[in-house]
Amino acid sequence: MSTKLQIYNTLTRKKEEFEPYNAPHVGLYVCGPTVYGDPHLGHARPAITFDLLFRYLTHQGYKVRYVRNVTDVGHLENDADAGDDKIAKKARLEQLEPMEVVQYYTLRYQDAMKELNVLPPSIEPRASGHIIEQIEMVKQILDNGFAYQSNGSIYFDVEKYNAKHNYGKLSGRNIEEMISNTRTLDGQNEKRNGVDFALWKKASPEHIMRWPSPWSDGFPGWHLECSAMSTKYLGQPFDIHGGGMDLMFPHHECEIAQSVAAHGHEAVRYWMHNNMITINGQKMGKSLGNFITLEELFSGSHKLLEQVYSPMTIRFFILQAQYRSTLDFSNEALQAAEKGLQRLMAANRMLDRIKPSDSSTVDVADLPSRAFAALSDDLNSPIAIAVLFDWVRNINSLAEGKEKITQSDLETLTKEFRAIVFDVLGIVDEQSGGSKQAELTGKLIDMLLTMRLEAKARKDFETSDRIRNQLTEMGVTVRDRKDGFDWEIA
RNA sequence: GGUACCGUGGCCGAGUGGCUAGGCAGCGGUCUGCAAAACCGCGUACAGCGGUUCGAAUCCGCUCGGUACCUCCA
Repeated sequence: MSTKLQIYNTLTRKKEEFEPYNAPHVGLYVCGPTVYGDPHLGHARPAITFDLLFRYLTHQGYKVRYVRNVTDVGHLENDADAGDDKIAKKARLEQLEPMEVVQYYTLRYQDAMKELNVLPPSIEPRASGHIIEQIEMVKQILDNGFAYQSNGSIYFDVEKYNAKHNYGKLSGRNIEEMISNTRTLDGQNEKRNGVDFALWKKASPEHIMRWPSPWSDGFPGWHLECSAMSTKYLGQPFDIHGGGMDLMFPHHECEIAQSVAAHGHEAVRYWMHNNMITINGQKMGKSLGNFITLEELFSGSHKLLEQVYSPMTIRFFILQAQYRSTLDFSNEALQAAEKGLQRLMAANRMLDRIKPSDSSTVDVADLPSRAFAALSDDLNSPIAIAVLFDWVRNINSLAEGKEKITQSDLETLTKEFRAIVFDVLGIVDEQSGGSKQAELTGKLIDMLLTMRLEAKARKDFETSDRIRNQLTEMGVTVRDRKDGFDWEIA
């Protein structure tokens, strides 16, 4: 499967063939969470999108270094706050150390990602652990004349930068217009211009998250961490920078400007942006009352949710849309995804029941060739899944003997099907636990159902129904089959 | 207001000039002691109007509707 990967590059607004800068190595940087609250639905989309990319590239034989940061300092709430950052604010509110809050939510995030079967990145650096690197970068930008000091804080001089370079090229913004629009409004704060952004902020006296720097005790501006850490771990330039579309402006725009101002050239070769998630057609937001955390989803505890949705249902649902499309969450859509996933998993188990023949009536090469062709086209996972469902039908026909397959083709099919479903799409069969307990439970259920089968054989339907009914009460769905039985823990 | 993007069958969601995905729901059938499940089969839809073309969901224009970003956001 050596179809070349095509990536939609936000910078050029078109699909481009992906050529690593230093093959077979690939550098991938993705904006991670700001750890000041519980992980929510919005965090799941980029995590899963770029997990798919990571898995796909790895599967294709690339050596990928995947860096996904944790933002644990310096997220300015807004200009009015001038010096308060989100994390410090929350910390005072709850009477906790900032790092305690950060630790708590970082673990919450990582746990949720694990549930979604998102692989841990190669490096998960924290902004707070890279203050020195960020200070160094501020110095470089100052030395190159693209920043100025104001009352202990350092700001990036967007107007000056834009005179030589193009600020706004990523998001398609006309910065001259923005400058003329904002200039009149300003004058009340330290910035020369409203569009300037902070590289270093002086901490106000009550501000508890602070580090010494040549300019003041303070903290780095938000955009700086990604520039500093991507450079540190991936070098310059590096291949792919990903994140949510909402980060395109100003965050990623600022990253580009910082790189050029500090190093004289851009750092990123391909920019990828996943689209947003909507809920019942509306953007998810705290003020709209439709803000759903991942835990609420997994436990079904949010008032908009009719039932529990398992992590794999969420993952599968997200993969059923292409990452650049908006994706609308609704009970109906999630339930459809849940059913579809169950069918896919059932087919996977069915693979083990297929009896080989001496010839094949199906072309097993079709599955990987079409599925990987889809994925190589800017990660078109919905098409890849459609191909899988074509093969679900084939697998069922094979299991019923309507189609035939040789032993060697069957092995290929099983291997390819599972590679795509489990390794690349990152699906997990939630039925097949894995723990000793789950294994034992499975064996016990098998035993009971075997006894039921024996009861049925001697037409002792009272016993057979009793076993089935009691299992049903315990939440085990029993299905009779021609060749025995099948069950599922609901 | 500026800048992008989108509008596909009951729902979700691919498809970017002819070959008309896929899932869920629905309908029909098979299987079955009963039940459930499962499995098989079935759907010519592309906001509206106009244009280009032999031919458009796909290109162009207009109209209507929606979303996102422009402030922290994934």
